Amino acid sequence: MSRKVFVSAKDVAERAGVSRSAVSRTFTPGASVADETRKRVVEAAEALGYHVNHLARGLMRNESGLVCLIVSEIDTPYRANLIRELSRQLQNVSKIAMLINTDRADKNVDDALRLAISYRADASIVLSGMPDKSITDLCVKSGQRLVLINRDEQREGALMINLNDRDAARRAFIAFLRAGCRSMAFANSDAGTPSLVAREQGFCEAAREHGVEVVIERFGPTRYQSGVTLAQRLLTREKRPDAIFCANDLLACGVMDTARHQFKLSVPDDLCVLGFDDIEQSSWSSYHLTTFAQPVEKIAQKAVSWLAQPSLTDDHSCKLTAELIWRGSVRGG
Amino acid sequence: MSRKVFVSAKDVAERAGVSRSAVSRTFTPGASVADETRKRVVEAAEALGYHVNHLARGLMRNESGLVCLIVSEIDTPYRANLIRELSRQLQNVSKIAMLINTDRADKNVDDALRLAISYRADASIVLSGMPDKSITDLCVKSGQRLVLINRDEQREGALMINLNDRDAARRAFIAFLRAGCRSMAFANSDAGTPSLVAREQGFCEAAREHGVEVVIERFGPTRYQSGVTLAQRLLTREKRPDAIFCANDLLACGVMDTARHQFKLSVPDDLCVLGFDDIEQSSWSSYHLTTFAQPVEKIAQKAVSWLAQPSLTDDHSCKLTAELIWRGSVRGG
DNA sequence: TTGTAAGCGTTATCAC
DNA sequence: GTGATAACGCTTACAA
Repeated sequence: MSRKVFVSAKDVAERAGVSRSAVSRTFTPGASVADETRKRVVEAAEALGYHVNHLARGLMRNESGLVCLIVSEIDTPYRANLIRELSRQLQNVSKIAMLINTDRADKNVDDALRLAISYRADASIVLSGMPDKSITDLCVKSGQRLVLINRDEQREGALMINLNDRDAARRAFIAFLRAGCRSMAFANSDAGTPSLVAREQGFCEAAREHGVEVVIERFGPTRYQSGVTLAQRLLTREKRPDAIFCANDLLACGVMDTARHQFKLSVPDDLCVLGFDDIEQSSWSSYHLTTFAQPVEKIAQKAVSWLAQPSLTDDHSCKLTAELIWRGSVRGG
Repeated sequence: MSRKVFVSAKDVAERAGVSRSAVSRTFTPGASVADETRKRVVEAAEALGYHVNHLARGLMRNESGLVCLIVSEIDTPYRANLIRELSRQLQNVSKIAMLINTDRADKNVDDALRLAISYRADASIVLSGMPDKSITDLCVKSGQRLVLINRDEQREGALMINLNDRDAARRAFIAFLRAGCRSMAFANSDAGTPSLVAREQGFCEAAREHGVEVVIERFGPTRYQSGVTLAQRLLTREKRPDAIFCANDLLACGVMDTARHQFKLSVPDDLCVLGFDDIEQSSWSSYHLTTFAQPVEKIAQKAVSWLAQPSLTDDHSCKLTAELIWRGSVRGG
C-alpha cells in the first residue's frame, strides 16, 4: 500500500520556484505575500493537487479544527436532527465534526473523550451519557472546550445547555386538565436520563399540587416499541387513563398507534396524548401529535458560538425553553 | 485562550526518568519495552493525563485514522441509520468518522473531498451527491481510499457499493400484478439520484414488458411532504391508480397518510403501496408498509472491511440485494 | 516581501 | 531494551 503520495508544500515551492514559507503564507489568510508570488504558488499548487496538511497545521497552531460529537442512538429522529444542525453550523465556523458513537455502553463516553483529547479536538459536545468528572476535568485542563447538552449535571468549565423540562411538564399537566382529563398517566422509558427524569418529576409535581393522582409506567429504551408496551400496560389497567404524557415523541407514537389500532380508542376523544421533542413524524397526519419542540437550531447555535469564541465568558450555563406545539392529540388548545 | 496545555511525551519521559522513545514505544502496540520501564511510563502518563497526539502520529505514520463521511440530509431515517452503522463499524477497526454535511449544494461534495484530503483522511465514504472525476482521481492518486454508496457512476480505483434497484423494482411490479392491480403509478421525488432513477426505470421497464401502462409523477425532495403532494396529484387523476410504487419509504408514508386521511381510501383494499429502504417507521402499525430493505449493516461491513484491508484487491464493485419485506400495504404476499 | 531556521509531538532507524 | 537523531509537513520569528 503506497501511501506517501500526498503532495507537500515543498513540492509546490520547488515547482513555483519560491521558498516553502512563501507557499505557507499563500495559504494563510491575512499573510503578506506579493500578488505575483501568490499567483505562481496557486498555479503550482493546482497543477500538483496540493492541499494544506491540516494535521501538521494543527500541530503547529495547537488548533486542530476538529470538534468531537459524542452521541449514542444516532438514528433516533431528534438526535439525527441535532447532529445535522451541529455539523452544519460547525462547518460555518470552519470546524469539522468527528462523530463518536457510544451505543455500546455509557463507559464509552469516557473513552470517547479520551479519543477527543488524542485527536486534540478543539472541543467536545456530549449528547449522550455522562462523562466522569475526572475526565471532564482533564479536558478542561487540556484547554479543550466542553459542551454538555441536556446532561443536567454540573461540570466545572463546561458549557451546559439545558431545557426547562420541568416547566414544560407542568404545562403538559395543565393542558390535560383543561382538556377535561382526570385520569392521567406518565409513560417513560427506563433510560433514566436527566431530561426524562425531569419531565416525569415536573408532571407528577404539578399533579400533586392539584391533588390529582398520576400513574407512572416505565419500560425499555426510549423508542417506539417501548411506547407500544407502555400503552398495553396502561390501557389494560382497571381504571383506564384518559391522558398520557409521554417522555418523548417516539414513545408517544407507539402509544398512539397502540391505543388506536389495538384498543380501538380515538385520540383525542377517548385519550389525550402529549409528547416531547417535536420530531418530524409528530407532524405526519397519522399522528398530529401535540408536543414540546426542542429548539434544535438554537441549541446548536449556543453550542457552536460558545466553542468558537476566542475567550471564554463567565456564564457557562444556558437554559432554553421548549415551546408547546398544538396539534390534534389533545382536546382544546 | 491558553491552549498549549496538552501534556507531551517529553513531559512523561522526564517524570518517568526515561527517554522520549521509551514513552513512544510504550504506547506502540507490539514494540519491545521492558516491563519495569513500561510500568514507570504508564504511571507517569496517568499521573500527568498524557494521551498520544494522534495528529503528530498521523503525520509520521502517514495514516490519520480519520475516515470522512460525506452526506446530506443526515436526519433522514435511512441515512441516519447508515451513519450509525458506519460509525460503529469504523470504531471497531480503530478508525474514526469525520462527518461532512453537504446539505447546501452538490458542489459541496467536491469541497468535502478536498477537506478530506486536507485532513489526510485514510478514506472517504460518499453517501450523497456525485463528486467530479478530477477530484476523485486526486483522492485515489493521493492514496486515499474512496467508497461510493449507491452512486452508480464508475470511478477508477474506488469501491462502488450498489443495490439491485432495477431488479427490485421489477419485483415490485410483479407483486402489484399478483395483487390484482391494473392501474399503476410510480411516485418519485425530483432529486434524480442514480438509485431513484434506477427504481423508476426498472418498474416502468417491467410494466412495458407486460403491456401495462404506468403513470409517473415526480415532485420535490425525497421526503414525506413530497409524498403528500404526489398522492394528491395521483389520486385526483381521472383514472385513479390502484397501486403506487414509491421511490422510498418516506414518500410512501406521505402517500399512505394522504390516501387514507384525505381521500378516505383503504390500504391495501383500495390502494396498494410499496416503498423502499425499510426505515423504522415502515414497521409502525400506522403504516405496516411492504417495502424493500436496504441491507444497511452489510453495506457498512463491505465499506469498512474494504477500506481497512492493507492491500487492495482487484474487484472494486459490489452489488447487494434489497430484500422484499412483506407487510400489510400490498394485498396477497 | 522574502528566505532561513527553529520548533510542534510523533515515530523509525540505528548504534549501543 | 534503550537512547540519540532524523524525519514528517507545517507555521512563524527573525533577518535580509
